[in-house]
Amino acid sequence: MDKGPLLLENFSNMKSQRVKRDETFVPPLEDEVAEVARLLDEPKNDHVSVDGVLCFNKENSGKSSGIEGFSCGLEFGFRTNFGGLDSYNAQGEDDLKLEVLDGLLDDVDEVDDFYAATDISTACEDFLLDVEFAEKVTELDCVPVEGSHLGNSSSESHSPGFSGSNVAVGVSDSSTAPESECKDESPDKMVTCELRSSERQIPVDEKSPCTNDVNNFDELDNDDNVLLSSIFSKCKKRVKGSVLGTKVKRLRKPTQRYIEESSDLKSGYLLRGQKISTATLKDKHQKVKSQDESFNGSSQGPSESWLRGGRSKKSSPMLGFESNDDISSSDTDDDRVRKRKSKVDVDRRKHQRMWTLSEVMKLIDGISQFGVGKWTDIKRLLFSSSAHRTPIDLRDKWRNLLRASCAQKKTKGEVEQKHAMRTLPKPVLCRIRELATIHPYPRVPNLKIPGNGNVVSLKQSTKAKGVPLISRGRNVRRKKHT
DNA sequence: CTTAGGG
DNA sequence: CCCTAAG
Repeated sequence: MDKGPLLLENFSNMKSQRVKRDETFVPPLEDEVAEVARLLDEPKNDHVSVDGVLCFNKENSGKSSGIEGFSCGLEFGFRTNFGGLDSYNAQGEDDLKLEVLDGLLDDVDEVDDFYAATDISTACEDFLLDVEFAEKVTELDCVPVEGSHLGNSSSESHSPGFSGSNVAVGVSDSSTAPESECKDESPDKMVTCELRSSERQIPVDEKSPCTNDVNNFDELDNDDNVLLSSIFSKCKKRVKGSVLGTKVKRLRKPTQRYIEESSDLKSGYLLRGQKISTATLKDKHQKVKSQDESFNGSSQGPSESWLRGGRSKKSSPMLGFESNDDISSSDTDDDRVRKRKSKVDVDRRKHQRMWTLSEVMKLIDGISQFGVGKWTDIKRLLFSSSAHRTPIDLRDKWRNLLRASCAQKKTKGEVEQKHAMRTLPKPVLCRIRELATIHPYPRVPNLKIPGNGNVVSLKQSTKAKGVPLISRGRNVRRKKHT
């Protein structure tokens, strides 16, 4: 019996969440609220629908309490809606479902539109499933004694509108769920809500009343507008489907996202602790790396990551660039996961994270410390905190840096180089060049010195340049013992 | 396993 | 970034 309130809470959360998300798309909400309020105050507007609803309730269920329940549901719907509009976490229940929490967290963490969108859809899915379940419960509650339940809970609840009754709540909420999916406008929303509440009130017998109601309503509603009817038909379909689903005893599917996130979170938290100990005790970075990555994957959210067995990366061509000059700082920046440019480069650069300046600095520092080629060492010491960035990545990045610096020096293909150099401040670039001269990366693109046409001599010159630097303290171990 | 090199 | 070959 306590399922009702729980569901209610979940629903309300869901709902507020949804509303909040919608907010991002449709900023002005106050008007909507006012609209809703007006609608509630003045029966004129929704007169038709309400009448129809009431009539149906009386006719089919023959219970006077139906009206009460209906009004309750209506009020509840409004309140929830308002609450959601006001502030989406104002209600702040403790016993949120994990997925709800996840959703919220995701919402906070990732302000990305795309992600939000996908999340919304998934949330809708979840919600629908929830609705199905709720409906089942509602039925059970409805069958025995409708009135008593309604009166009871509504009276005992501290805030009448909010905590409502089991039945009314389930009904109203379930009705509000698909409605917002169909449409966003409040008045229509409310109307639909009412209608569907009535629907759900009736169903002692499942299918026939539903369709009946719908059809009848359509007739009644014909003066309103086409849109509403279409919406309603959609909802009708949905209701039918869900009811059928309930009949088939379709339990609440875990939902892929749910599974992924929960598992990711679990593993993430477990692994975080593990990782620390492992990292300190053991230097075998391979394991640590994978764990780290999986952990980051959790914060990242759904989609890829652990799909790839060994190396799981994030996709995030990040536009913003960090101007952090601190070299030794362990990069907290790259822990941030960004998703953008949803579909276009997902195909190829599925997992890609822009190199931040601090990362580049660290890389350069590491190279100057350990020398070129000691990618694993650099990774271990300077990039141990960053899950991604395998030694290979470091090497690649260095290669790119070299190329960039070379390009810049050549002053050729100016647009490109500008684009490449845009992220590299002068000092960094100087350093890159310095390092580049110290230890020419294998198969250096020979662009080093523009005036020099001879590749070999170029290399020699760079080497020659490097020697004095070594004496200055630069580490060129690789060359020595290679 | 690590690195180099190419895609 | 990813994959592969070579030490």
